Amino acid sequence: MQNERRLSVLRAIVEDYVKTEEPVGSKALVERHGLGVSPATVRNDMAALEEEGYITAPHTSAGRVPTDKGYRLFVDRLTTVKPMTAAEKRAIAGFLDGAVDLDDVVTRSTRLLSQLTRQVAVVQYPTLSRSTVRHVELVALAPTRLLLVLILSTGRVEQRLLEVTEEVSEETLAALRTKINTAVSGAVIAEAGEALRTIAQPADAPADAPQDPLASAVAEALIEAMNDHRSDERISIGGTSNLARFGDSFDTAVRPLLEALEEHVVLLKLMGEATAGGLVTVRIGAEGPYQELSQTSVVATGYGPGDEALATLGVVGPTRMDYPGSMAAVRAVARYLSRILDEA
Amino acid sequence: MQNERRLSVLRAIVEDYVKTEEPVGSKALVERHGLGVSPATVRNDMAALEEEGYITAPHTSAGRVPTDKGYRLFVDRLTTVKPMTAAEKRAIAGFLDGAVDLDDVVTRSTRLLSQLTRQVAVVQYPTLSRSTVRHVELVALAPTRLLLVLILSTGRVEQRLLEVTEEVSEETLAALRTKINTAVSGAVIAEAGEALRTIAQPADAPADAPQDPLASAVAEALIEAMNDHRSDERISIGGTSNLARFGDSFDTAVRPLLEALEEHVVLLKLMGEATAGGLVTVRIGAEGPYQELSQTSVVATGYGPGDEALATLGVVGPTRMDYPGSMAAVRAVARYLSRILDEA
DNA sequence: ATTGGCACTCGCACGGAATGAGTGCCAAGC
DNA sequence: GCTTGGCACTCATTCCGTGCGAGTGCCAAT
Repeated sequence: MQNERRLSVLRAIVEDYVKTEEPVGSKALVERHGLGVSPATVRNDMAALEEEGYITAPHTSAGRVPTDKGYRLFVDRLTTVKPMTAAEKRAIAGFLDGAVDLDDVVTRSTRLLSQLTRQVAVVQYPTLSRSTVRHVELVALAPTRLLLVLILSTGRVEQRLLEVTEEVSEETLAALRTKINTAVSGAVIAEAGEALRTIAQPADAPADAPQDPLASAVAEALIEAMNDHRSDERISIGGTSNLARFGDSFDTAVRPLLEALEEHVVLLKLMGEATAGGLVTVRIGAEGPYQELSQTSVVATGYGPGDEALATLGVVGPTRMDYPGSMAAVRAVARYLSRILDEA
Repeated sequence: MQNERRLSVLRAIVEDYVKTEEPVGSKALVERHGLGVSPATVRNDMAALEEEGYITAPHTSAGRVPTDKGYRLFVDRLTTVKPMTAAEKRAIAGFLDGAVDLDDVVTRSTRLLSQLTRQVAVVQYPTLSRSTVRHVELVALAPTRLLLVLILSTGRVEQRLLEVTEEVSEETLAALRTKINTAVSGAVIAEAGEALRTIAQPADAPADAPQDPLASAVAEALIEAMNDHRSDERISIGGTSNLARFGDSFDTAVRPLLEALEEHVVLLKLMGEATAGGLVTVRIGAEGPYQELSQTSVVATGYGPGDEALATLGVVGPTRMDYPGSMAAVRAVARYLSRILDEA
């Protein structure tokens, strides 16, 4: 048995189906693709493929449609990620280079990705957890009201308002600012918390020493800001209007997806763990954790400075999507995005 | 002619149609609403209303549907905005009070509004232009790289990265920081620019004096940040999945709307000028500036501290929407939001 | 193993008839 | 002069029944 040809047939079916959105029959297949065999032969192969669960016929007298398993095989073994053309690369670079700050970078990436793939694009903001503290700024907005600004290595800026009970002099504040910055500058988030606690209650002080209320309040707020996982969930979404091309199956496919897009927690879970090193994850239909989304696939990858995956980015769309194209686009955007974060 | 009753009939038609999403006939009308007259009478009224363009029949043997003009009359004259119930008020307050910063307030408002109205909610971030400068912070990230942080009275924080050609000492920076803050603290954006320019090139200095390159670069960047209208366009969108209830007319209604939601500029224009003082604007179908959106209506209002409309917020949905409910919700959320900004 | 031939299966598009909600109009009633 | 019951009429929608054709599965031949 020519296993080789069977795979070609599967590949051809996937490609045709993605393009035409219609079940593909044996005759059309041999015409469109240059398989040098007759329809009958292809039919035999198709029967075998169906037997093994890679394709299925929506009804007796229709062509075949790939199953999730079929897409899976296609993605795993039949795909050579086509690199972006030079023109596309230039477009990406030009599009992202104009960004003025982190927010803008993320927004532009989202838009870019959705345009490249004509799918819904999702870009997670760089996560706090592994980033390092670059600077902490304390600003007295009013005598008893402080603004804490936390600047991280990713360029992210977190802010917190803090009411204190007693008035704070500018000198006290300056001293505290210096102390804090000395302690936490350059530290990764996780360790910074430790250092902050020490400031609030120095280890060498007698255990019953009066705690410095200002320092501990500030430390508390900063630690909270660092641990605030709410901000880990910040996400940018774009290209929703591409869902319009779903056309059929509005209720079973589009609605659940729109709902998922609103639930950022769900969405993040859907995107999965960020993978580093240019690896692109593909999750096909029911492979995902939500059965309502059994008709949608996710193509995602991690990104971040220095090959470290700080956050995830990808596209979400129908299982019937252009996987090679999406994978290439996702990889390319992640790459440029990482490079930009490197520079920053 | 009982003009009074005719209006009741129109009101009844609108209410029924909004609820059932189906053309409403004379018989159903008299049954559902307690009009004390016979279907035949109602039919006469309907004929008159159709003559005047308030309602229309999709086809001969169907019921009537309100026209844009009909909705307009309904909104203008037949609506008494029902106040929120105490429970709803508590829910709103509870929902918004937990917010930690401006971003969070806006996000929560969006979600709240979309849940209350079951429509797509749009909330614009408070605009820069009328707000005042609270504080400017300069941080040296590296010897030749500065981070400028601009803190505004609305709680908004703008940041800019700035590369300078010469190394900057901590003292120089501190001096500049003090000078800038003295000059611009409390100033409204428009005036702050003037003050900054003076710092870069003092008026009392000889005209040919060497300009301070650091000061002028910083001033330049700050002015740019203040004038940056890109940030005026920041918008939060929520409740897109409510579009699923559009059901029919996907291509003519949902797709254009999804596209508009991606184009923030378009969206802002659609929302229109922010109206102050609790006034809610209703824009029905083709009244808006985009003909693709002839099937969508906008219910919006301005909000901001102290009855000053800094930004817009509202809902977008099908012309066939619950106007009284939406108006009440929009007004209530705007009110709470303004109050929160007042406090901050 | 491949191929041409052939009978068979169904989904779908098309057409006509039945259905029924809703209308417009008219003549009678209050 | 409104209002109302009656009645004929319209027309979108639904339901069948039919024919068509794409596509299949199997078989015998190569």
